[in-house]
Amino acid sequence: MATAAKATPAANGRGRRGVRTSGDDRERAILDTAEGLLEERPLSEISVDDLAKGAGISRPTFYFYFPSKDAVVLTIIDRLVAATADSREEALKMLAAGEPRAGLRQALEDLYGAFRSRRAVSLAAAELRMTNPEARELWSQVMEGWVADTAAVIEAERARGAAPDGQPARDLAIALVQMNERVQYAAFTGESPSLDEDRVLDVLVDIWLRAIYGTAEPS
Amino acid sequence: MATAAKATPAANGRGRRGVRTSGDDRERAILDTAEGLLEERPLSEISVDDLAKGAGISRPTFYFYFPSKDAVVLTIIDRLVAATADSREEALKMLAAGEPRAGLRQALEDLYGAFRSRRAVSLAAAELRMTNPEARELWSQVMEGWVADTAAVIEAERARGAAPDGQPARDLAIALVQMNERVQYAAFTGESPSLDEDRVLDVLVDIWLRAIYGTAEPS
DNA sequence: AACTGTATCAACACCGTGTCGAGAGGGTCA
DNA sequence: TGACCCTCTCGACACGGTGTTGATACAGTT
Repeated sequence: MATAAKATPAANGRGRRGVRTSGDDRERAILDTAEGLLEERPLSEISVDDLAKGAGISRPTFYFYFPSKDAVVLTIIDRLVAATADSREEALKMLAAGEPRAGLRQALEDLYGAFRSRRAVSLAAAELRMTNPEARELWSQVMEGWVADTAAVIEAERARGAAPDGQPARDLAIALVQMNERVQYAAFTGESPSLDEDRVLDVLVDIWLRAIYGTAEPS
Repeated sequence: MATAAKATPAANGRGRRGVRTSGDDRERAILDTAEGLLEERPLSEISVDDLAKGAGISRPTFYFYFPSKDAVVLTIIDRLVAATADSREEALKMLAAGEPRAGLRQALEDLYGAFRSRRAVSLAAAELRMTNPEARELWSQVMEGWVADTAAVIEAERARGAAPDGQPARDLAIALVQMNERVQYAAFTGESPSLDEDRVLDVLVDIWLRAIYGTAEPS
């Protein structure tokens, strides 16, 4: 479920440059501090100084490890994204074989769960996307992944005659995936109106089934 | 289409306090400057000084007219919201009588058009929502309005036997309205993946119809 | 012992926000 | 006329955040 995020130890270009010495703990401390603080307040209310203090270093020293606050959060998001990529592939494979309703529910549940379990980070990603092009790009890739997979499933179901024709598969996929993003985001923040966290999946699954198969009880 | 936004001249609490003197032009100049700048860059890259300069005043003088940059944008959003509220009521009334597909399309089109025609302001609203509770609250009210109206329509269609039962009408309405918000936002920014601006309505209408009636061609 | 790279931080320059206090100019009323 | 008040204006300031610079300490080499 979370077996990625160790292929390239820390040479992802976001953190410090090469070499592998003690001060790795600092890097981790900064990352951990950031995740911790995000649990209690939005990214915009967290300063570089907060992160430095939390990691037990001074503000200038923070800049030795990361070029900015955004870079820290991007690193954290990277990991979440890597973890969800696993879920996605696995889940949609399961869908492809028989049982549309159960398969789809499982697929959406895995994704929902992945983000819900790191809710603070998910919300930070949404916040950062507003002001940071790199975050926008990263999120784009995530969305593109789901859309492509979803469109492929829709086309497969149409090809085997299980789903009727209609709007282009990719267009449908875009709207459905974006719906999920927004509905889940709203449920996480608890804004109003929003769906109860334990109603989210029921509602989304029904809409997906109807949008793809034309009925909530496909064969 | 845009006949509201003149009921309470300027006593909306956001701008300057009471009285009606010459310096109204300044207030308008600030508002106009803000709208203009929002056409070319995001809210986060516009400073109070930019607004002041644009309106031909100094930064401290700006604060005579508005308590903050956010307040300016909130005033602008207020007006957009008032304008769309008109559209919404009118459009959904039309839907209630016969012709689901045509009615729904008209309703969604009016809303889509209202925001598309003020795209810069719509995007600024989304941005401000991330950091400003007042903006969040205002947007909540907008969403709540659509959700309530949509849920009412769904219930009416179910009552007259035109739509099958399924998920609670309000839950369905929430998901659909939030889908629209997200899909439209993506189309406005042109992020990827996103729907082509002239494909948005086709796709959304189909999903709404299938979600509500279980078919893309209701009676 | 001199050298090199890692790690640290005080002090600084810079920018954006919001406030304070000192006016300038117009209207009004004694 | 002049005293008064209200609207409107802005220079100068205090503050808080960001990112950089330069000095320094410390740990291995060699």
